[in-house]
Amino acid sequence: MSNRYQTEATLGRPTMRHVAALAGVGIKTVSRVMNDEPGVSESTRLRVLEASQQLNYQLDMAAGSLRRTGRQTLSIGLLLPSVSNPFSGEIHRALEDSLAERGIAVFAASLDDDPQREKALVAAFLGRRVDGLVLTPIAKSQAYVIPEHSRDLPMVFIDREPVGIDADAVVTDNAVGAATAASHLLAHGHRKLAYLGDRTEIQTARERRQGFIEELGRAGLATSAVPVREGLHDEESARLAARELLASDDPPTAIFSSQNLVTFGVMRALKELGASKRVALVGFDDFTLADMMEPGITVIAQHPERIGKLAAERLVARIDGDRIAPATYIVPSELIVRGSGEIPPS
Amino acid sequence: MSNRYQTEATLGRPTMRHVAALAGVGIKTVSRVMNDEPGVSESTRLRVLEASQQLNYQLDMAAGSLRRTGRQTLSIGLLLPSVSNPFSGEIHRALEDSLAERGIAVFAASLDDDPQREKALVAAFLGRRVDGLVLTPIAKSQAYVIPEHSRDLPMVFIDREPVGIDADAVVTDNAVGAATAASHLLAHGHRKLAYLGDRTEIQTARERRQGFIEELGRAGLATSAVPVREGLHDEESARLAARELLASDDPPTAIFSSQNLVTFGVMRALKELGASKRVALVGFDDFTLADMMEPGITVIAQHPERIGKLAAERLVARIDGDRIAPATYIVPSELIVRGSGEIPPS
DNA sequence: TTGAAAGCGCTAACAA
DNA sequence: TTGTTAGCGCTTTCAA
Repeated sequence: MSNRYQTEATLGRPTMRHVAALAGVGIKTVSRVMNDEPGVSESTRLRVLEASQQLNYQLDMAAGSLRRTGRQTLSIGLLLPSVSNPFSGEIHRALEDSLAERGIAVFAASLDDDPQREKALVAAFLGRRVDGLVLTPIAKSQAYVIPEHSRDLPMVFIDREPVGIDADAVVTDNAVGAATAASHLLAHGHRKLAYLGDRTEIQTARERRQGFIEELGRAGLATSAVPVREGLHDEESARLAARELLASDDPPTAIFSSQNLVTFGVMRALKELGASKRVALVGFDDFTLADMMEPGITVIAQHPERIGKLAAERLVARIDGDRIAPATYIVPSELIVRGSGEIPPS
Repeated sequence: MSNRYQTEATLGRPTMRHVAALAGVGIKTVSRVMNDEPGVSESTRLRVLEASQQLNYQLDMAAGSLRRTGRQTLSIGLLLPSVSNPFSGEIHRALEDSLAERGIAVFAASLDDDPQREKALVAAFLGRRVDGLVLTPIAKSQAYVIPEHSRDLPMVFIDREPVGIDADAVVTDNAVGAATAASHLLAHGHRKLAYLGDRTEIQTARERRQGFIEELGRAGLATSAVPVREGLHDEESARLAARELLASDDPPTAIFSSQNLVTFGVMRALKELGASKRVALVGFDDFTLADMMEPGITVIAQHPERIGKLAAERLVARIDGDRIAPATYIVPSELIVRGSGEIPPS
């Protein structure tokens, strides 16, 4: 009876059988205790607990979820542009905070603008049987996850809406935010405005450009005459584009930049030309030390922490069986006035 | 014979048995194909592959690792101060890049300076049977992981050395970096220097203070007379401490700040007092836009990407069975000259 | 309140 | 080259 289970000390990780043997109970009783299930007398419970502590026993979640109804692994996959990107970091953090309450752990991975990687990483997550997916889509289409989505794998897209699949999404009001930037600059008297933006393959970049340009049109400006410089994906290309623009015959008196790195490039160009206090600038995306610049940089701030929190809420709702129709949730951006956007036209 | 396995379409996820049934082969043959094992004829392999694609089959890694020798899950746990902290983000990214080559996925979680959380998160990782752990220690002692470490769970500590356990660590040369800051300021003629630092419970903060002060002592300064303000954990407390220091009877002509947020607070105080170009400043940790400040901020830069890469290398070596004695690996910091640290004493 | 037996999806060991 | 059987550590089911 007592040597049903291996009793001697093991080098490997102890299992429930080891604990059961040490406590002198059946394996199912150990399972009940470890999972806080009812139906165990207090004295038995204590004996099991003591044995498990003595052996430093740790429940194997993976083995458990293999048999458990629902088969949840209490882990999700998160796909970000890059875990080293501060915007992504904020989203990640907000998600983590919301999911930690449920004991859900997060696999995080970086896409690096590589559509191939997107599919490979999703496959890697699926192979690990995640309970849900939070994805920043980058590939042309997300139709490849339709099979999983149909099998009810919870899925929330963030930052950009997915293409080719009808699923939940949480995004910033890019066009509205960009239009706010435009009307802010217009209100300060500018009539010669320029747009500097990221690559046009990026949906959010297109939305921001469109929102900006359309607002100028609504104000009666000839939108075809608005200088638009796109395809800027790093600081240096933005710096060069801004310099070129500012050196032209009819330079803009105000610039709107669609993204952090572009904003940095423009700031650098303005500084080099000694024009920081003469040319107005509004950037999309807030950043650390924006208020410490000279002048402070006026921005359209996104709220990554709200995006992350909302995405977590939607995901958890789906995990809990919510079957309402997929929807896109919009997180408003916010104009933060700091000086650079309030410079009048020269 | 043909109805050994369930053949009809299933709503749930398909298993190897479904693929085997569809391809008309045994389950082990499917296993061989999915794992790229030899001993399968090309024609069989193709049939299996086709069946698996048709069913959208995905290997269940967790189930596999339950039985597989070595029982690896191809996932590791990463504990960071916060995933939203840019320094942590860089480390995370470097780790991810190194581990992705091996198909290892990363569970990331944030500590938030909470020693309780450290233990809980490690337990959560262990319950998910990670193949290794990369940890930023924050609790007073890491002796609680000794059982796992003894069972050969690979483990690398980063940023700070662990206490109460002899394990691999990858850290910055904090004292040397701080001493470099001191000698740099001394070389520029300063004799009245001040130290503003983080909470003394943090090992790295203590090392930086010690390195800085000792270097001043080596140069013949009365170290007991050097103003030291510690316990600064955010921008605001640092700003106030700096203001107070600069308003004293005998204000310092140079300041060394031990950490990013402290540096920001000092920068703010200097700006408020119009002293940015009069008082020298060297900060520990590099940050975005440091070169865009007026003057640019001279820093002792850490190399998070190197820390992450080295940690990944050590972890993978341990996973592959490396048994050499645990050691601490030091990543040198680097002085980056930008202007604020080269201001002469007034 | 307790536990024995079956089986989750897979791989190891071995047989054909 | 292929397949069968056992069993990884756990939860479910059901009986005691």
